[in-house]
Amino acid sequence: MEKSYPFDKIEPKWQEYWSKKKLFKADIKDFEKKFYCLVMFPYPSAALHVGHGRNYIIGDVVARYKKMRGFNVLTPMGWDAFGLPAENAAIKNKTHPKKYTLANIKRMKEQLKSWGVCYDWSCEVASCLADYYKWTQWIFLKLLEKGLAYRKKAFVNWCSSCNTVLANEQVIEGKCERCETAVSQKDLEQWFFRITDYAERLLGDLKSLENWPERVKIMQANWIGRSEGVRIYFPVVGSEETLACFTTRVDTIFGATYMVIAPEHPHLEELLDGVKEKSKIMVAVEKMRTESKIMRVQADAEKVGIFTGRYAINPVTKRKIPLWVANYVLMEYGTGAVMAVPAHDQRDYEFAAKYKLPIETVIQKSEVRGQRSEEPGKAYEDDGIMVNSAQFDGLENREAIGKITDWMEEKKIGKKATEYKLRDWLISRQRYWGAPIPVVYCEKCGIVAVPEKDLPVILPEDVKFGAPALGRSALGGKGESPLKTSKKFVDTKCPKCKAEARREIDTMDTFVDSSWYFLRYISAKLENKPFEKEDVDRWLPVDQYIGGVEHAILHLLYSRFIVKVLNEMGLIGFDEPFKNLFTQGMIIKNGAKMSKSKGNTVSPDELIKKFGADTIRLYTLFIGPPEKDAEWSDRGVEGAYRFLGRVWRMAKQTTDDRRQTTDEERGTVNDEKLKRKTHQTIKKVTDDIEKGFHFNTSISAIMELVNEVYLAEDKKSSSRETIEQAVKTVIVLLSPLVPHICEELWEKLGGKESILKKEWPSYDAKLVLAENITLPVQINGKLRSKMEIPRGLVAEELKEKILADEKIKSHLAGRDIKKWIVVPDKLVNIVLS
RNA sequence: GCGCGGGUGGCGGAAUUGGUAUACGCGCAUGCUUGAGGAGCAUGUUCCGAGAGGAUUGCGAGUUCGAGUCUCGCCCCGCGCACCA
Repeated sequence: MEKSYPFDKIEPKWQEYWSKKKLFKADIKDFEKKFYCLVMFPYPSAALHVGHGRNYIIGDVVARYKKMRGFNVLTPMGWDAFGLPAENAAIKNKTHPKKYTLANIKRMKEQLKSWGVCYDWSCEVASCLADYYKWTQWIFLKLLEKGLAYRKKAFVNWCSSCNTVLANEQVIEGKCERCETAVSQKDLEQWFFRITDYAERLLGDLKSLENWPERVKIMQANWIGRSEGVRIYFPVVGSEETLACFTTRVDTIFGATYMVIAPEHPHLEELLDGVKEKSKIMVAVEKMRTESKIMRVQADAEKVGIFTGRYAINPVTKRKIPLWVANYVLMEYGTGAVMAVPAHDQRDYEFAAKYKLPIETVIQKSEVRGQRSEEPGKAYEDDGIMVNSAQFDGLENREAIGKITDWMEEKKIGKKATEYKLRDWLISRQRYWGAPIPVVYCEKCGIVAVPEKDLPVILPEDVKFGAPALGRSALGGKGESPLKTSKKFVDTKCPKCKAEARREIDTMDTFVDSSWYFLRYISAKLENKPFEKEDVDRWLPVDQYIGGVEHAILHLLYSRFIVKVLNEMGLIGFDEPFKNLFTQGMIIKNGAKMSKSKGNTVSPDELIKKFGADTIRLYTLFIGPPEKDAEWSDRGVEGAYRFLGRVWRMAKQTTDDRRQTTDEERGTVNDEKLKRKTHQTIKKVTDDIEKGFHFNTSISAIMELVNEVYLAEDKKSSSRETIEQAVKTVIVLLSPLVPHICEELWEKLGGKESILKKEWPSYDAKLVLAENITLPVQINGKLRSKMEIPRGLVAEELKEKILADEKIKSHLAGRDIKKWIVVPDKLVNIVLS
């Protein structure tokens, strides 16, 4: 294809210019009009595709736009460089993860540059480098100091393929988020962060995040999953034990006909003491415990249970109710024990039906008193009137909740309680490529934190690592970290007593690395501290955070947590990291998310060679609303290219023809029209960017203006000055979106310095309004005529004019007018009787 | 199952508080230009109809002078959560 403009010459030229002139270097000390523009830092994988580009392009446009609005913009970039994929790739390619990662970083940097995406590289960070992870370890120590990092033995999610434990957040439908292997349960000693202590604040403060997408806030709220209810104590017959269970439906307590506990319940074994069949029961329980999560966690999974031989007492009916163990009860939520109300809970109903347990109705549909309210085969879960519930009979069940709660509290058989779905954050990983947990185990002193002065705990290089996923596990999948193979690393001295000791061999979840990087950017090169408090307090919260929705829960929740912890310790002065969040949609190709494994990626390198970076940028921004997913189309790219060619030719025409408009011509032109369009476009583009990054509609508005300029040129309907003004406006408005071509044209039109230094144009509000409007005239709601009338005509004049219209006259045909509906400057509707 | 988005031409998608539905782009068609191709330019392009005109925003009803937009019922698609007691 013939080039319609020399993008291959101008793009490298301006990329050099921006970097030489350090136009994106921010002055950290100048915070008067600061703007912290942050894109989620990437994982340095093999190569970027155009799907990744959307994120960086949007970030770059925002940074450029804010710069033109006079802000001191900080736009940093870094690398989320630890993690499993690098380790797996390194094993596969027989190289070291560090080498692999650094090579990828180098390559991705070049790609970003070729996109015309600019950053302040002076604050670059990479989480796998010791000068960064030193401070990740420091944050761990701070949490340890505060009791927010702790070690416990627990049933944890285990991925046998990745050979590591996973956080709850990394288990999707019972499968490993990464490799989709079914996750099993393993009883292991692990490190946790006490994020549950912050559940209430993490939930409550969502309200203050006004400029976060609603759906992200909802996702976080659901994840935290707060529910209010009552904790009820059930005595166990023939045992000292009292079993507590949590319910949100105390109103159904009189219908609790049996009780179920989780197979993992810590008191289960003691409860079974004295039960004849104990050993037989324990075999079944053991089976339930090791059952993979995927089998247990699905709503349609077969409910399996076993009777314990024990009975509990329903504290309100005083009746003996059988105690069962069942796979559908989760130890992680509530107390791990549930009062079962088969009449009003579908799960309990299914279980009761299967094992022939009694079902007792205690709530009935209000309007059909005395009738059985449940559908056959279904529990009645809706609201209604209380029955079979002693003194609470006849009450609305909603009302009864409060009354029963108060009554139980008074009688000390229950207590108000709030439960959360959120669980503590498991941060140990049995993998090599991560930040070592800075802890030492000493025979005498127990768990000892590595003193701050000894940080960083350097990740050793003489380690044998392998992934069982690739069939070459160095450790046979026993769940131990590869760091164990480095004797030099493991053997150490206890920092307290100097005796022989061994180091913690697990590394930290990479989400710990990414939960604070936005602080490090501010003080990237600082050696004695993770960040300068004074500076981060001035620059944060981040003014605009941009990234994919896939991080709606994990990364964003963890970052909020870490910031709240640091804030509470007085280390920073703010308690939310990101004031404004924008989540862009994915780029789809052939109906699927672009990914190397699916083989549907589109490489930017070739496209840039063929059409130039500006074309890719323009198309990426024009493809659709940025928050929605969009299908990539190669045809669309050509369209974007064609438009830029049109802009190029339009500007060239202007530079070629710089003569003054003659007086004679002046008499025949109507400058107002193009002037109006120019000002309307400025308003539209500005509003679109400000109110939600609607670049797609901004671009179409600019296209309209370009079409208008061509028309004006053709018909000679505008003066040279007005046309030149319109052309300049197009270039300025387009410059954040397609910076290379705009810089070049700006220079050609006489711009003395970078267009980035040009102020964003303002519009004349009067000119935004059209002088004449096409007024639709309806009769009885049907469009009958369109009339060209001056804007703002008073009602009487307007009616007169309309009645004089031939078309309207014929439609009226002398009939009576009942009513005039005049919407100023919009339309007129004549209602006939 | 629960929650959140959506459903508008052949396609991606526009439409302030209810006020000309289909902007802008892609594709397609015709013409000009060119040795041809490509590129460019011009015109047209929701559907039916030669035309006048009529129909049209997933389906059905309602409110209104007027509904893509509001209300009710239903259908379909995408996403998130999901045995959370």
